[in-house]
Amino acid sequence: MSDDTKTNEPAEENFLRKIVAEDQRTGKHAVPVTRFPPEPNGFLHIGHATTICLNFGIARDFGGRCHLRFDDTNPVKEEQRYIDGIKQDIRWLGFDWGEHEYHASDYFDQLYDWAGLLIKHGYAYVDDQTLEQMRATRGTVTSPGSASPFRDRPAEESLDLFAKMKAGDFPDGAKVLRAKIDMANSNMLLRDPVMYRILHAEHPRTGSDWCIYPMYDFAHGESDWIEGVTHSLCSLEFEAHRPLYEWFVQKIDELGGAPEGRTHHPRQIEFGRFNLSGTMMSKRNLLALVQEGKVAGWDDPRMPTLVAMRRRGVTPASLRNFVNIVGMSRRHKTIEIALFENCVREDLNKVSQRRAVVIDPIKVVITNYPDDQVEQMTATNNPENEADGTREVPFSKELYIQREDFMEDAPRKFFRLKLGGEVRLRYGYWIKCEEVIKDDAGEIVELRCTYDPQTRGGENPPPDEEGNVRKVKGTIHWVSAAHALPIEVRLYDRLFATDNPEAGKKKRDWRENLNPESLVTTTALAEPALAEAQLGQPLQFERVGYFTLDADSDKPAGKLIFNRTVTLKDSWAKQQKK
RNA sequence: UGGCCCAUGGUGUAAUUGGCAACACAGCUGUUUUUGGAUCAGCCAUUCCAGGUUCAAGUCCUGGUGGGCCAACCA
Repeated sequence: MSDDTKTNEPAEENFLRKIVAEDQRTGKHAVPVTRFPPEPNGFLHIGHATTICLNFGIARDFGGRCHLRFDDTNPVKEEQRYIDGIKQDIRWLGFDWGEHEYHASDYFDQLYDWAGLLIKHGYAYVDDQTLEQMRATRGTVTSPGSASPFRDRPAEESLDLFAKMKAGDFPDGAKVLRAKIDMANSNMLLRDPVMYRILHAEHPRTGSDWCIYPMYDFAHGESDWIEGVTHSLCSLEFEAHRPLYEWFVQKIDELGGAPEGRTHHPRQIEFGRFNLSGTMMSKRNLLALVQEGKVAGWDDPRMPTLVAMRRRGVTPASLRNFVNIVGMSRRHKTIEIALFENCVREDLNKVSQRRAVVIDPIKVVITNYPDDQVEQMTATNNPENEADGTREVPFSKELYIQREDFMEDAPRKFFRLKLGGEVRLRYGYWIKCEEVIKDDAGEIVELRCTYDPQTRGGENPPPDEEGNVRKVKGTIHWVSAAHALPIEVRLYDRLFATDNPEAGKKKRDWRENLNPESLVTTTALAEPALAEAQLGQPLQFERVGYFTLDADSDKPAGKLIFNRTVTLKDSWAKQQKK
C-alpha cells in the first residue's frame, strides 16, 4: 500500500509559495499561517484537494501552521454531517490541523462588538429597506447607486436598532446592517455592502443563541485576523472582494480594535481554480445530482467528491501528486481527465497487487490435461515490488478466459487466442485452440484446446532438434472453472459524455450530457485469492484495470463487489479504433 | 456601456526577472516485455495580434483582439 500519511512529496514551486518564501526571507512573516476555510454545506471535491494541499503544504514546508476553519455564517445551508465529512476527507488526504480547528461562529461575539464599533464611528448603519429596494438603489456596473434614506441615521439610533436585531425584535429580512462606504464605487461590492442579516435559524454550533448572522465579507477577513493568518489564499472569484476585506480590517484597526498582538494584516491572494474535463465541480450542481438521484449519493464513485474517490479506489498519494502537477496560476483552467487518470495509474501501478479476474467468460477445455488433476501455479503479486511476494493459483482441465481474448477469424495483428493458434496462459501453460464449439445460435460456448506440458508456469518450451525456439506473441489471463469465485464488478466511466457539461448555451442543460454508460454492473469470475481482498486495498485485475473492494460487499455471505478505479492503458483498443 | 483580472504547443505549468522557450500529460514512431500494462528512446511551439524600446523581448511600453469576474439579506 502507498504510505498515505506521507505528505512530504516535493511540492512544485508556484507564485503563491514564492510570495510566502519572500515574506519569510524578509522576516515579514517568519512563521506563515494559512487556513483552509470550507463552508460546511456539502462534501469536499477534487478542487478542494488543491486548496488543502496548497495551504497545508505551505505550512508544512515553511515551518508554519494551517488552520481548519469552518466558515459557518449561514445556518440555513450548513449541517453537522458535512463538518464531520470534511474533517474525515482532510485526514484521508494526509493532512492534520492539530489543535487548530476553528469556526467563524467562534467569533460571533467579537464580530458583533466590532460591528458596534463601526456603527459608533459612522462606518455602518441599520437599513430598513427591503431587499428589492436595496437592489433597485444599488445602481448597475455602469451607473452609480443612490443612498438609502436610512444612510444618515444617527449612530445612536443604529446602535439601538442593531441591539434589537440581535435581541430578536424583528422578523427575517426586516432590517440589515450595512457598511457605509461608497454608493458610487465602480466596484459594486463597495456600495454599502450588507454586514449582518436577520436569520431566525438553528445553527449547528450556536443553536438559537443568535438570530443575526454576519455575511462572508464581514466575517472572513476578521476571522483571518483574529487567528493571525498571514496568507489568506482563495480562488479568483473573490478578487473583487479584496478591497472590502482590506477595508474592514483597516477601519477596525484605525478604530483601535485590532486583536491582541497583531502587527500585520492578513493578506488575501487569489489563484485560479480548475475544472476537470468531463465532470462538473459546482457544489450546486453536485447537490442536484444527488437530490435528483442521478447518482447514488455524495459517495457514488462517479462523483468528483473526495468521499467518492476514496470509495472508487483513488489513493491520497495520487491526488496529492495530481494537484502538485496541475500547479497554481491566476487563470481559469480545464485539466484533461487523462492527466488525473495518469496520476492514479502511476501510484496504483506501484502499490497494487495483481489478481486474475475474467469478465465475460468463455470456457476452455484442455483435452490432453488429466481429468482430475489440479496444479498450484505460482503467480507474482506485483512485478513492480518484489517484496509483495507470490501466491498460488490453481490450474485444471477446465478454465475460463475472456471472450474478447479469442477470435475465430483473427486479423494478423491479433496476438491472443485464435483457432489453430497458440497463446500463453499467464503463469499457466501454453495452449493451442483446436476446436470451437457453438450453440444453435452460433454463439461460441466452448473452446477445445491442447496444452504443452513443457511450458509449465508459462515458460518457453525447450528448443527443438534444430535449436529453434517456438515463440508466442500473446499472453492472456484465466481462472480455473472449478475454483472460480463469482464476484460483482462495477465498471465506472466518466459521468458526462461531453468535456464541459456545464458549457454552451444556457438552455443546454448538463442533464442532457450525462453519460448513460457511466456505470455498468456485471458479474465476473475471479481467482480464489480475491476472497481475501480488504476494504481500501488497491488491486489490479491483470489486463483489465485497477479495482478495489466496495463497502457494499458482504464477505461472510460471500458477496464480493469491486469498483473499477480506472482502466489500464489499452493500446490494442486504441489501435483497433484506427 | 464601467471597474478589475488573465493570455506560452491539444492540455496544464515553467523560463536565472531582458539572454539558446523547459517539464509533465495527451498524440505519433520505435525498443523491450510472461499484463497489447509497465519500462526505455525519439518526434511534436515563430510565446493572441500590430507597432515600439533594446545588441537582445515570452518577459518592458503603446494600441488592439479574445476570455473571465463583479449589481444574494450565499460562500
